[in-house]
Amino acid sequence: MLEHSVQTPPIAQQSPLAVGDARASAAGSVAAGSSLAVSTVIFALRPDDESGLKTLWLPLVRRTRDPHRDLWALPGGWLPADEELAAAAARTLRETTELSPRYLEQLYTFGDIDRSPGLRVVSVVYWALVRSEVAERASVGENVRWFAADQLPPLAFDHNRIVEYALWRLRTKVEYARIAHAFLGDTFTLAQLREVHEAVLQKALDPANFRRSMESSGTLISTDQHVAGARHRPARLYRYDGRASEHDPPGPTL
Amino acid sequence: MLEHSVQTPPIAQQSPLAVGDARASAAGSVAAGSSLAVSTVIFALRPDDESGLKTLWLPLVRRTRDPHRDLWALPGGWLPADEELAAAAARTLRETTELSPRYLEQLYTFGDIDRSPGLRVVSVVYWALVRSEVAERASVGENVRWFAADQLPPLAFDHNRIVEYALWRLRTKVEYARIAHAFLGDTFTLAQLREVHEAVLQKALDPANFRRSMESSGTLISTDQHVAGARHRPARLYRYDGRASEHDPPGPTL
DNA sequence: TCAAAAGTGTTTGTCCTACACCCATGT
DNA sequence: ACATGGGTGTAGGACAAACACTTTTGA
Repeated sequence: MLEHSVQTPPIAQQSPLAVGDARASAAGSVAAGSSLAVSTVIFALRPDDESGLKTLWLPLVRRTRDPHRDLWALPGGWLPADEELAAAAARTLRETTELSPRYLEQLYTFGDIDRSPGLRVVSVVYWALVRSEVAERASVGENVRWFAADQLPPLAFDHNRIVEYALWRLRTKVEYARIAHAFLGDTFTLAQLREVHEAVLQKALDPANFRRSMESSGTLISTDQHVAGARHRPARLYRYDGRASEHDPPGPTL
Repeated sequence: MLEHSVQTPPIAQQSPLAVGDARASAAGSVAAGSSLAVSTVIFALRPDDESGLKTLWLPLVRRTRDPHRDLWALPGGWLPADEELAAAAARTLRETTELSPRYLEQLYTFGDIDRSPGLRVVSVVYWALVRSEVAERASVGENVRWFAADQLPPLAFDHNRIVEYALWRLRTKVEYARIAHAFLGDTFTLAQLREVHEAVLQKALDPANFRRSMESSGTLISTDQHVAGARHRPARLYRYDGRASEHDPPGPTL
């Protein structure tokens, strides 16, 4: 960590996570002096404090040094030379939330010259989905806090814009790709899956049509189990079919 | 910032543009030792030598040094600290083809640890569309050559994989976004536009349905001009409506 | 007047939406 | 019994594919 005191801080925060390999001596960069960071937009579903309806939340970390000291920022840090991009994203996610990503995909690379005062920083940004229940009891310290995704305060750097783009990506992708299950446990009812879609898309869905849509997608495996206890007909439990493609094929994406 | 003045000067790329992913002698970077490059997959439409049908072509540059000396690679180079990502992509495109991109979009960032022997290189890759006619008389030197996109030789680094992904992206995006006009001049007939779609998608399209599809997209402006000279009814010329969104909204994308 | 492509009309099938309705359970 | 959500059936509209047909030109 000491080495860092000599240079401009990473795009996000350092504290526990940040740098993995701080051997950055006084060396110069091979390229032309741009620093490479990896940040992650982490989505979870949590009931709103008042309405009780589930909404999107994400964890942010407080910056402890300039620039943008005390502002909230996306979790992230410099890219260690010996770590894959997605691995770095998963690691900062874990270090921030003590969770593992159920879905992780590269979002975009932000590299505007003036996005970070002073030093040119290029950030490869990932977005991730984590399980709701687990996220509720996730660590929340002085420097880590969960925020409602559509009620964010002004963030450090261009992070507001990044979150907005990630939100758009999540919402459009939920409509055609089978990723909603990442918010849920291994088994779930169609009503739970529908609740996820409704929360993400912010609109009500017809249960009957939603069922058919999911059934015809070929990504759900019906189990024999049912959920009893409610004062109505028990709902069947389903499991996600990992073999089915998540629809994006011949490319990266994870 | 002081630390930066001590840095090794940019290596960028030498000669014309040789380097696809370039490399360097010195070591160590500000972050943790990763070098940042920008490469571009440039698509143009050219008639196949034999069939005469239009197909996708792209320009590659020959590497003049190790690793992968003499292999063909995507145009690109190190990212200068004072240049925007998209600007760097447009510049290497211009330096390679003497053309301006009619469409330019970030594709993906490739950063596998072992994608370049020896040095960790992270490449932000863009894809671009350029006009067909112009592309035909584009510069072709000893170290720059155009290849049919689906008949590429083994390329340097992971560039075969990158091109494959860019091809997939182009093909899927042509189906829902209005980008095909980027291959054409300012005005064009529906038959020409359809020819572009057919070349990209590699399948015949019904002229009647294609017409309706385009007309209802709201991105075409009908002119009063017609193309005479052919031995059949003259076709109306259309112009692309720049005001119409290209469908991708709230995010980067250009 | 004929070939060929521009451009229009129409049918057919598919998918999505809306909504009526039955099923199974806890209270 | 009955309220509640699980689950099924079905009619109607939007849209796309397929293809017949008319229009306009050059030769």
